[in-house]
Amino acid sequence: MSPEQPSEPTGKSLFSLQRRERLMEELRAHGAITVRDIAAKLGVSELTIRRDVNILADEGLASRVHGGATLPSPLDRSAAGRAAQHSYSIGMVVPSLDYYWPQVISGARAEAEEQNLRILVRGSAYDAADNRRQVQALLDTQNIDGLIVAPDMGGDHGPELIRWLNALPIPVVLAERRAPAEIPAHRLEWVATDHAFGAGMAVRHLWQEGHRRIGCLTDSSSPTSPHVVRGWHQALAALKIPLEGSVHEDSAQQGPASHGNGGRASHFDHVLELCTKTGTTAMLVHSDTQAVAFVQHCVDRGLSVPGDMAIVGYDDEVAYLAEPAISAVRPPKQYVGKVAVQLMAARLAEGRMRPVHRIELNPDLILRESSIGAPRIPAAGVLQDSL
Amino acid sequence: MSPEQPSEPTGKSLFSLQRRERLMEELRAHGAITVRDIAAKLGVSELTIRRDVNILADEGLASRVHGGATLPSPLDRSAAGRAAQHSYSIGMVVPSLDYYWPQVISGARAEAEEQNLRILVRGSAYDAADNRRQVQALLDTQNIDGLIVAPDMGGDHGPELIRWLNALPIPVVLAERRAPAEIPAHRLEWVATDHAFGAGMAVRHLWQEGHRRIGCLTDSSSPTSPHVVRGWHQALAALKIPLEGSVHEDSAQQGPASHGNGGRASHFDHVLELCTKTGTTAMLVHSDTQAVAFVQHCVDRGLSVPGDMAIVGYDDEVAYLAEPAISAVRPPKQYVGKVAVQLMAARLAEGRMRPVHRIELNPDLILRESSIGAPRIPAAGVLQDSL
DNA sequence: TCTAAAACGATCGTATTCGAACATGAGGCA
DNA sequence: TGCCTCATGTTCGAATACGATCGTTTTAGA
Repeated sequence: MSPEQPSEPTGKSLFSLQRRERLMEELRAHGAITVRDIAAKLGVSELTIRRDVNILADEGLASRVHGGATLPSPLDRSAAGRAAQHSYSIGMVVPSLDYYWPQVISGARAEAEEQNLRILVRGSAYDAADNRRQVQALLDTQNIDGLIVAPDMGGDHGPELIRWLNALPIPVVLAERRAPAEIPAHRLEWVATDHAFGAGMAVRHLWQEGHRRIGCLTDSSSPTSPHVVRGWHQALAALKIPLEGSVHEDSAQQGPASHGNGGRASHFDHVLELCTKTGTTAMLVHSDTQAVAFVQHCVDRGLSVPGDMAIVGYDDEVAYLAEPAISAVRPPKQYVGKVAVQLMAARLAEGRMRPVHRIELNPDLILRESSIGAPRIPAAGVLQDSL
Repeated sequence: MSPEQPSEPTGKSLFSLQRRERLMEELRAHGAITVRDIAAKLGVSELTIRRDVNILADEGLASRVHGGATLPSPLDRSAAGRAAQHSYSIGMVVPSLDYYWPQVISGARAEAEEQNLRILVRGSAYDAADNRRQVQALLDTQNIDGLIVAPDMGGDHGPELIRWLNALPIPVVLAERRAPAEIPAHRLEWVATDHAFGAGMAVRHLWQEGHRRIGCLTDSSSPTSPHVVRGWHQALAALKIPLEGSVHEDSAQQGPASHGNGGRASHFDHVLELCTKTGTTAMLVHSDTQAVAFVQHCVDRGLSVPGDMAIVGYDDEVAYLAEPAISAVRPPKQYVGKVAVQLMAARLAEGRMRPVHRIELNPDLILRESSIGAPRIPAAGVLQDSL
């Protein structure tokens, strides 16, 4: 990648530290150097280079060989006991400090401790401009070696923000976000929960419980929502449930502020009406907070859960608090943080030779009362492979 | 990923340490080496290789045999009292032992050594039934704690095989394969190269070089091919190149056996004709073997490469051998094996609580002569973010 | 079992590289 | 200014890497 610097023997002499830095550069670029070439290229004596090589070898940064040096090799038996890795600082910018993200941060911190890294967390708004401000602040004031961030991808500034992150001089790992394929963000790595898979798992579970009409209630103001809907669609298709006639409602379109709780109640009534009309007996509800409210609403309206309406919540923050307790898809939040830090640590250790990793983690389905034990159709091995 | 070309007898001489590393690489890839072959490949005397083999054998990294060396075998009684028994054994079933997969195996073996695991490799045919036979053989005769496999996903038996793998009592990691979303293989993990991304990278590069009509020549008999085509489609869409009028030919449909080389030549002529008709000045050619043949064909027909026809190969096994040398997308084969073993090791260590990981690795684009320096349109910063 | 071919390794020779000892020169500090 | 320290260069004997030769050992095939 680095366009070969035309050798500069005439240039002013480098300090020894710069020279060694230069050696490491050549090493990383070519895997090996010869004393003779480097001495000629830098315009110093071979002995000097040899001394440098010795120093680098002592620090474990290179392996000495007759005639030059190579990148440290496991075959180098003079390998000094490792450790003494100098520690890095990682910045982390997340869109919320009290919902969802605390567990991600906790997982990241645990792994960071293991890897002997320092993590600096900053909260941000769900907004590209503020994301950028917060990242910039970290870059300016702290000495960050890497960045873990969950940026806002929507709006006009989303793509621009992605490009900007991709062009940062330090490695960047997205958490719970993916760069869209049409933006060639070839340096960005990410770790994200496969929400579509989670939604599909929920739908298949409901199918196994005997439900043949499975609706979906989402909140499009959340970045997770589109993936849940996609998974719901895919699962319906795989189970051959026609999309038309399947209830799909979005509570964010109801104008959250304007109606207050009254608005929500009337929306829920609207949803229940649609369910009755279409024969829908089970719902996947995004954000378990909303699922709790929906279960409450069903009970208030005299519907039995899961008898008349089976419910699975997407996300598992408060689902267990409802009465009855709600089955829920639980994203592996701790692991999202943990794997993000692992990615970053590996990237910092291995440098550019390491290929870009993009990781999806599958969520778990936690079964509770709201979805089991009230089958419409005996589910006797109809779909043995579904779950 | 070794920066050296797979084999380049003409290359500058390696240091002894690098040579030994090469030996280990070949050993891990093929299980055994002969002194003669390696000496020829590296351009040193056989005696030197023997000395290297002795050193490796002394360190317990290889077993000496008459004529060459093998991976350390328990039958080798010269083994100095090895400590640290292998904690787990991992079976690995790959569809080829001489194309593409040796490097994957090499990466896997290297990581396994690090993690103190044992790997048992079996070759298989590109065929679901044989995949299953080989896996079954491993399960029956060896004591396998985990399985890394690259199954054939096509045909009638593909889905069935996936379900069967998903239901195995040991953890399974797919290499270079993904289970389709409609099969709920909720336990399968995988690591695969994002070939679509690689193809997109190639197309963007050609666009940056000034080409405005970019065709695609694939071989649908390879499991990689659909992903390459998908990436080509996506990139065309992102660059607003209309799909109709873009050359897309498949060499597998030509009946490989029936025509022989004559058939291939006439197919290439057909492709070139289409290119002329559509104004296509650049081609992405899947399998670099085919790319080499195609370049040769272009030169034979009096076309200058890259002057009249720019070419990027997909895959980088032999691309550097062509004249002119071919730019190629290089999948991170070593890392595919390495990461597969990492996944397996983590799974075996952490058990079921660990969420299912699904990892994509991005390939590299290696620029050589066949695609650079002959722009049709000055590419003055038209697309600053494209690559 | 025997035999020819191949592989092996001990020994030596040569080209190259290494590093200890000493020399030089550029700053830093009293 | 003089002295000290550190980085670097020069010289030269020692060490190393590698190849050639050739007698010995192993292997494969009849």
